[in-house]
Amino acid sequence: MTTRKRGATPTGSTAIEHHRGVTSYDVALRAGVSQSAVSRCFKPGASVSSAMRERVMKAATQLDYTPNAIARSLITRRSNLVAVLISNLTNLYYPEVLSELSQQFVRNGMRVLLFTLPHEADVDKVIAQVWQYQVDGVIAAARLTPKQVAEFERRRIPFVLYNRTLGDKAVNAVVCDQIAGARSLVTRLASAGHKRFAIIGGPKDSIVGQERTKGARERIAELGLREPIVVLGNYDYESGVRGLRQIVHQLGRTPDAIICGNDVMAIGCVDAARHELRLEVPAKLSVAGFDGVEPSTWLSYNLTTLRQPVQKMAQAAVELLTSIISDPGAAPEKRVFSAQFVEGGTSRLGPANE
Amino acid sequence: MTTRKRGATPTGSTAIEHHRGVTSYDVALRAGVSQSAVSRCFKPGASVSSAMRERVMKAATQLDYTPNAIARSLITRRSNLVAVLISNLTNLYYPEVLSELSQQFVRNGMRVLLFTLPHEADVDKVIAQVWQYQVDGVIAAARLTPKQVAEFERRRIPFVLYNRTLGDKAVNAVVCDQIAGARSLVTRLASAGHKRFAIIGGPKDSIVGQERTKGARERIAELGLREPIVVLGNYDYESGVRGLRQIVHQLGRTPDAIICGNDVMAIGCVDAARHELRLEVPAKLSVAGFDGVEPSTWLSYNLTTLRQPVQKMAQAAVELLTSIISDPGAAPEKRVFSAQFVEGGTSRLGPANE
DNA sequence: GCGAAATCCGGGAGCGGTTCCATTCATTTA
DNA sequence: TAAATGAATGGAACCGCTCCCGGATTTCGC
Repeated sequence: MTTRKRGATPTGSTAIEHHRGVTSYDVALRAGVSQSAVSRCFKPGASVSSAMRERVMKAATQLDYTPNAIARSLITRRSNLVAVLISNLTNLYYPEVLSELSQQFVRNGMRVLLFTLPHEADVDKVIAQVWQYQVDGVIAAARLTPKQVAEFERRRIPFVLYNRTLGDKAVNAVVCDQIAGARSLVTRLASAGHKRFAIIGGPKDSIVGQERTKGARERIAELGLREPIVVLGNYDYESGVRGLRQIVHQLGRTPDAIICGNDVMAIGCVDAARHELRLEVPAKLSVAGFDGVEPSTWLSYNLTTLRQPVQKMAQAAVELLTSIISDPGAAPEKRVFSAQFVEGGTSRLGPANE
Repeated sequence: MTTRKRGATPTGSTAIEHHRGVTSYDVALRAGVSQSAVSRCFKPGASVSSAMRERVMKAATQLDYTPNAIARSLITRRSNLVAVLISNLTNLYYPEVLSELSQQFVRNGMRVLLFTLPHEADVDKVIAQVWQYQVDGVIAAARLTPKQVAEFERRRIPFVLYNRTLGDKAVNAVVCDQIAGARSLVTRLASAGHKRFAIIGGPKDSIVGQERTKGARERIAELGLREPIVVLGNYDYESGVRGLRQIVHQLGRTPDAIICGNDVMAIGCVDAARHELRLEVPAKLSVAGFDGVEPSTWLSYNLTTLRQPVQKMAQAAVELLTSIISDPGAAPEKRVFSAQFVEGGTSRLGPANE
């Protein structure tokens, strides 16, 4: 449009102002001081007279000034942003983790940039975004390939793996001892007389799932029991339901105990047993899970499970990450937690001492 | 340190380099072009010769260059960041929402800055962070005071309310018609012969909860049924359990049907009925919830509920927000969805037609 | 009372990009 | 063939802030 037609009377409300945000310069102008003085006033511990601070703060509140974190981080090279990578939030366990992480980070003055990595989407492309936003650190609670993790190192971005490791490579990680947990579970079940075990494991690319299965198998073998049937699931309810069907089908009968790769599958398994197969749990079949998510405590289930200390682990992850950020030279550290055994009502158990 | 002591042989590996990220200037140097040319090459649709683009891209990949999104957003005044405010992720409904939102935003080239607002923490302080990071828009799926929402407007930050409104004030919002849902629920239950209703409502400051309760009460009154007992819960399992106890205690008997403010409370209510009171559900007591979260479909519950179209709503919220961002002058829009009735096994129901 | 130290403040150079503008050079048209 | 057109490129001014540095002012010791 080149010419204005009659009637186009420009009024304040008509004109779309670009609404430039108020800057430190505006505040300086109003307070009659230099821009750098304004900047100093917003920096804790700077050398500013109380008179100056007062004037500036007054002008700032009058103008509704808020420092621009983007501009700040450009020059300080600290964005106070951390990326949290999570595979899928529908896992029920991860929202708990995310919630804890988020709160802890906020408490430490950091902001969470959330990256969900859905079903094998183009992870690399998503991860590329992480660099672009100059995050100070990364918490990886998602399934990543070793190559992807190596990329963090190459870029020298502080990162902490949550619930996963890289073989025996030394990296910063917060984990829960899944193997020990799985072993103790088998021990308790075996001492109650269970002989035939079956396992509904996690998906192939889940490290946690592998370890849980591995620990259980090891202990079962040690005890001289028959090698368990193992079927794989996808950590969801349906996998538990289908897992039980498969096991019964393959075995031609029901096993004594089923160890599930997580609680949700265990819940599916219990439900399938009770409602599909009319099998009493735990009278005819014992079921146990992992994680200790909230629904596992519901009265209908009261699941036997190994509860992960989510809060402690999240806290450790945040602590670890912030310490690496402030001291990038430190040697990698792995913090190992142990799961807490929860004696639920879905399994007959032997005594606690091995 | 002014003088170098002997032995301080500076080698590449000894000196801790600040690891300045590689900048567009470095790329320009290597490619033998100007810095602005590099910038142009990374801007889609810019006027660049193919030879230039090739040279620059080669240098860029060699140096592992990634554009700095922080610097970019400083000058473009577009951060491509959206803030998502969520009250608590333990609600089970919200992780689903967040998951959808996150994926949708990523698909639209935006990044999610997550803000969890725990139990009445210092919300204002957290919200202040939203400005600082120059987010392009906000999705508010948290309990906010009208004053806090007004702050968004004053700052001219595009925002969309998720599942909440501001009375009759015109704001951008995506909601689900809770009142209609609650009414239809009562209708169906009443036509199956239920006379005495009770309600376990959401917390006082939950708008969704208020509407659900309101719709139910209205319809109950219209049908000339006795005014229902209403107790309030906190959207968690325990609230459902306690709610049932309270109702039975106050009423001196069990009601015919209990309408719960969300699924998790309904699940708690069902469990309490079955396991504490040994009451058959639905034979002796009908229970219904809201939301249609995943556990409501589990065989042990198979809950009667009003499922919210989370995916559609999230998609609408993202669409709405992006459209406001690109056209801030547009009139506020409210997109209303209706809940889908799920005939579960926790209630005896009448015919579908009113 | 005078010099030194301490304190406080303003000026200005960036941080790493985007984008306007002017310039250059190849191409088209009268 | 000269002028006009257009594409491609480099220069430079920013975006809003931090922080170093030097100057001005005050405080303090002796």
